[in-house]
Amino acid sequence: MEARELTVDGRGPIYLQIKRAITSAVLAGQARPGDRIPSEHELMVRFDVSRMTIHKAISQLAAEGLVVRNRKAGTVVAPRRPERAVFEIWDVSAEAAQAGARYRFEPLAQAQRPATAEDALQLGVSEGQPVMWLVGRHRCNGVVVQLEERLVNLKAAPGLANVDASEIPPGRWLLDHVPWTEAEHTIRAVNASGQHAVQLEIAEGDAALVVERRTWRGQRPVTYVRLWCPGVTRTLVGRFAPFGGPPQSSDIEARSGFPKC
Amino acid sequence: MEARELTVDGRGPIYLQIKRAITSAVLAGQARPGDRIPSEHELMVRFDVSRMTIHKAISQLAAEGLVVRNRKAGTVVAPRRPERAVFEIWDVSAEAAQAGARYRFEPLAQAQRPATAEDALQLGVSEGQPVMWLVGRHRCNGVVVQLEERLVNLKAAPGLANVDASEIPPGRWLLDHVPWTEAEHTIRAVNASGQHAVQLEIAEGDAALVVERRTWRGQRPVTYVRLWCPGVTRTLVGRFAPFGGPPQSSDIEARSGFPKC
DNA sequence: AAGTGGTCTAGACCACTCC
DNA sequence: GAGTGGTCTAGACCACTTA
Repeated sequence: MEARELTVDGRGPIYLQIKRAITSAVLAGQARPGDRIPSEHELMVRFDVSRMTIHKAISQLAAEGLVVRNRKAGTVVAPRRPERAVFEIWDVSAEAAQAGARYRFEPLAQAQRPATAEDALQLGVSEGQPVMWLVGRHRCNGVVVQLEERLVNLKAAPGLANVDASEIPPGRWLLDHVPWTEAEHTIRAVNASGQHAVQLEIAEGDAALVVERRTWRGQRPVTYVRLWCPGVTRTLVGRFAPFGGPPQSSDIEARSGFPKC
Repeated sequence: MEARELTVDGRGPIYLQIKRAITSAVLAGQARPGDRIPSEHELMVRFDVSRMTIHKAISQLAAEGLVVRNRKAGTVVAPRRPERAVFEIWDVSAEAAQAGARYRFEPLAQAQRPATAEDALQLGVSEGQPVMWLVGRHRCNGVVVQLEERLVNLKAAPGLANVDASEIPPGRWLLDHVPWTEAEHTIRAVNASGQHAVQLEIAEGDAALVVERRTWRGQRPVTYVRLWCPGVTRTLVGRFAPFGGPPQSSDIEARSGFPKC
């Protein structure tokens, strides 16, 4: 790509104009992955701005993944990312509120106990540590949209023992009171069986999405939660551009389907 | 938060030290959502650096979502994001290659035709436009890990008509030859039935994840693809921090389970 | 009106890396 | 050694928002 091929539109800050000019040249196919972008000096002369301004534009493009920068070798268009899908699964009560749906959290079971061997494995604490175990259902317009099975490390969230789950869903309380620093998720499709099918109010064997989430605060496990979503009533949608960071909430036009919303 | 409470560690560029100092203060709970961060002027005095350096640190934190900046009101800690799960589903051949698994793409059917009413609806083109329809299977170590049903707008990807699908998977070819500017995805759990169960080599009724992906280049639809993943053999895993942009590939420790990998 | 952040300049020195 | 990007300075002017 030659510096003289780039044109700016005069709208907004000059560094954003330069970012746009380079981005559109790449997306139009004028520069393919591996092609060189003009050096900061060339762009500085081309647009008659200071080097700091050029640097700001190009280093932001590098942070967004459109280009790769190397000393001496210069800046090149980044290799195309593998085609990918990104999904976000949000707090269901927040989604419902945004969709204007009637929402209710229904506590089903709760117990405070020393961690069993299975608890310890799932949550990542030592056996015998105090944990809270909770099961609840999220309903939206009367229909079950999510079943939640949760273990909480009471050492990391001592205040939870005094919270009334029928008033504040435990997920909401944790979010407000215990900042997490790391999370791990897995998602899979399963055939709902036995009690899970009953609690989800679907037929035995019906497909369900299961999301497992573990969160930590520093080294300390905070919570382990298994979220069951009936396959038929819940669809996750994401819409986004290939460059420019994570999907913003504004990019996500319809995050999930709710019954009769 | 007071500027004097912040300390830097002397390692690396000063703007990164300042970013770290503020980030760890927030994650340690010393500043809660809505709390004010010292102004650029205060930080400039505190660390004895120029305002540009402070600005770089804080504006990057704002871009990452840790803080929110407002003129006059100053910079405050951002409201906690809803607890969320982010998943990325990557090109399956790239995943397999990285996992060191034996990978094969198996074309099952292919046709070039004018778009039917259903094609037109799914792909977003007018009825009668030339499209390519493809079905294929991705195998990893002999096991079906993904079934792919794809429609391609030949107006957007004319070269595809001459590609041998048994040599290059069409998804791979598109990625290399047609840059996309926008994508939309949906994910859901279904019970596999009839031909889909047969092609996935699973039992009728078994749960499967279905990912639908539409991509555009500008206003023009490029491809519509439905990816079927057997629920039992594929699990998606993501691990990441609440701040700092999208999950990087390095954050994702095990992106999916492959048989015998 | 005053405080704050947003942008920009015209330099500077340094580190890395290819030739 | 020369080219490149990474960082940093000490100013400046402007735009926006709240008090």
